[in-house]
Amino acid sequence: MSSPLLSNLNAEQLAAVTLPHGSALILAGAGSGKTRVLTTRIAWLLATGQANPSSVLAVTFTNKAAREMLARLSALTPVNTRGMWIGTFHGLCNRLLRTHYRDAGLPQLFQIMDMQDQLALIKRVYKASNIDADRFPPRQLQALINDSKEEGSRPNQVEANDEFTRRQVEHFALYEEACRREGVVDFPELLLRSFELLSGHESLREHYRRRFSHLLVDEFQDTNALQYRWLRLLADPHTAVFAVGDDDQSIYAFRGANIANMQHFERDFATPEAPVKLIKLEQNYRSHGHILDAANALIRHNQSRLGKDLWTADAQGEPVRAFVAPSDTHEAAFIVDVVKSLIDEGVSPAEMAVLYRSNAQSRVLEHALFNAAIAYRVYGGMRFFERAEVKHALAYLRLLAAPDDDGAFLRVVNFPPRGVGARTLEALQDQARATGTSLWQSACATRFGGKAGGSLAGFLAQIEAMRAATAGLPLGETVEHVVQSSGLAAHYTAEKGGQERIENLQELVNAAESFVREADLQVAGEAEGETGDALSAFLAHAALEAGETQAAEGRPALQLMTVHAAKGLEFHTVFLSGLEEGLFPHENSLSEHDGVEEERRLAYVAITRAKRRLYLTHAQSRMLHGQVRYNVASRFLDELPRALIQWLSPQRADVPPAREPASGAARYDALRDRPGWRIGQSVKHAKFGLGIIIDAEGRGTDARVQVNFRNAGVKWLALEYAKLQPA
DNA sequence: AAATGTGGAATTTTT
DNA sequence: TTCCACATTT
Repeated sequence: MSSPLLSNLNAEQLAAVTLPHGSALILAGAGSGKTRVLTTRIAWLLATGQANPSSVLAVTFTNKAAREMLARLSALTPVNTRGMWIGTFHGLCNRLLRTHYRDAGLPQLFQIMDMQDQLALIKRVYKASNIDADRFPPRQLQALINDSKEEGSRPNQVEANDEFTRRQVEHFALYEEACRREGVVDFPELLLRSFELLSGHESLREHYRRRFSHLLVDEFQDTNALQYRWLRLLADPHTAVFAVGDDDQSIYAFRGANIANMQHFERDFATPEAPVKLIKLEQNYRSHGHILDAANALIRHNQSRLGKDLWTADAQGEPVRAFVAPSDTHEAAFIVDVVKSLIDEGVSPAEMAVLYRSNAQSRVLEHALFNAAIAYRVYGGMRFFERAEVKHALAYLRLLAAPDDDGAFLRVVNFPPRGVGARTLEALQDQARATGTSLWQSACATRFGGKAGGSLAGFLAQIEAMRAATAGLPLGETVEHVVQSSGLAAHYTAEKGGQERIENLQELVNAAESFVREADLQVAGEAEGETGDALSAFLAHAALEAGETQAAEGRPALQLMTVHAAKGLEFHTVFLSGLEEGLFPHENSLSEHDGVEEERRLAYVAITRAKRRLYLTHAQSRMLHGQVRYNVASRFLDELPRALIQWLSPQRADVPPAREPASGAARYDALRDRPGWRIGQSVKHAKFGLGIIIDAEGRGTDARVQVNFRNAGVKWLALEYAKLQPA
């Protein structure tokens, strides 16, 4: 078939797109046209009449990926994408639960809690049950709850082999009861509840199994145990499951992603008639050859992988550059210099990214960039819908939609301050606990005396007035009205520095308006219509899509982000900074199961972001937690073929540390009469291997040095006896 | 109810 | 060091 749909696909892509009915695992390397294959596959299924829009379900992890898929699909096919189930796991589950809320055992207007809301609820549960938060850290329970649910377990299914865990599981059960009472669900609950909905209702399950003849899964390597079971439940032997993923880019094990799902896929989704097809996409359309060579060489050091080598028909390109800096500030200065000269060469700063392993590393870089007057943008941090003022406004809206939401009630009952104090709330909470009702219902049912009681009554009246005033209003006007009548606008106007918050509240009104306007284009599960209630849909949207971290800069800006945040992106030039043992691979990963392999995949992701130029940098000393740390070069640098790397500095630069450690005088003193030895120096030991001197004491023949060995840890050695070699 | 102080922790993060 | 949560103060 020579339809324009299929033109310009390479042989493997074409094979994947046109696979006959049956399940398939597409091993799609970085930059191999994964999204193109996924969207073209859907378009091809529709064009050839093998599927109609309503029989396709495509699932992604992020809203961004879902939007991109929708956009590209609309460009490929004239079919209206509105009827299609394309969205995130959470978005699709939300859609399912809104449609079948009765069978799912949920109130019609159940609210979705984000992680903040969830933590707040846990703390409230603790307070109500007199649980000591010092002995049982709320965050720990939160982790247990989410991990358990993502494994598919309810409290009665969690294995508890010690007293502490048994108590935690009791707390988990209390939390579940609170969720039920308040009509709220957390993120993993969306998945677990819809899993239970389908597994517990055969007719529903059969309905959806018959309906979705094609399941397509993006970033399959990121699926967790429950998502995998969810897919298996939705698939019957006639369902074609098209899973696209890359085991080498699995970097989310810490949040439950399970690469083993890729290994099990062939076994679990094969049918007697059709074994699972496996197709590898290895041709890369992003990077020049040297960059791919480096990526391939690095990832080959991993044991557990399905195996794959990227190649390009494009040029070998520039060599990969590496640089050793004496300190983190020198490293930043180097990056600034290169960025400047590349800008002079005409590369847009927006096409360059500085990547790092952990957010803390951005500070030094930002400082250097700021002083050099280079525009930059840092990814990460507070998202739009997570801002306090936005959450306050949303809490008022939630009370309009679902007054039993105690979390929303408590957030705004006295914000802006209206004289409802702690005493009143204590009494109200006791009352609610005693009667087993929500705070809202309790407050309505009770007459509280005195001034405080009057304030509370005022609040109730205010909410009722809002509800009456906004009934029938378009969503945007509802939000506008709530922002004004809640007193939030006035409160922030009066507050010094509240201007930004006012702007964010205005932005919330805009967001509501565009949400309604673009309802047609909304990702499945968020659109109005199925729930029949725009406000409720908007609240779900706010919870499921936290929004951008930061408004885009006006002028093109250098991109700063963690390697995790860079996944899926590409840049003309990439600086991968902080390539040091302890940082990257991170020291914590050394003790984790398969931790270093995951770190290596992370480095692989970083390298494969670069299209044309790649700089790998390492600082010999770095300020961390208020202390100077000396680190040896990352093992990942050594795992790259030397011939591929162009060193821009003497590889083992014998440069004195740029910054004296605070209490360093004595330590330098210790080595004063031992020329050739100094703190921060790279050394080699016959047995312990490579390391770096981080401390010293004693004089002359008594001199001892403390060495941080790459593989053997930190040791004190006598200079006189340990046969240390400068390295 | 805001302002100030203290102690502890400090990979990675989407929904 | 720096940030945060939480407690105490004013």
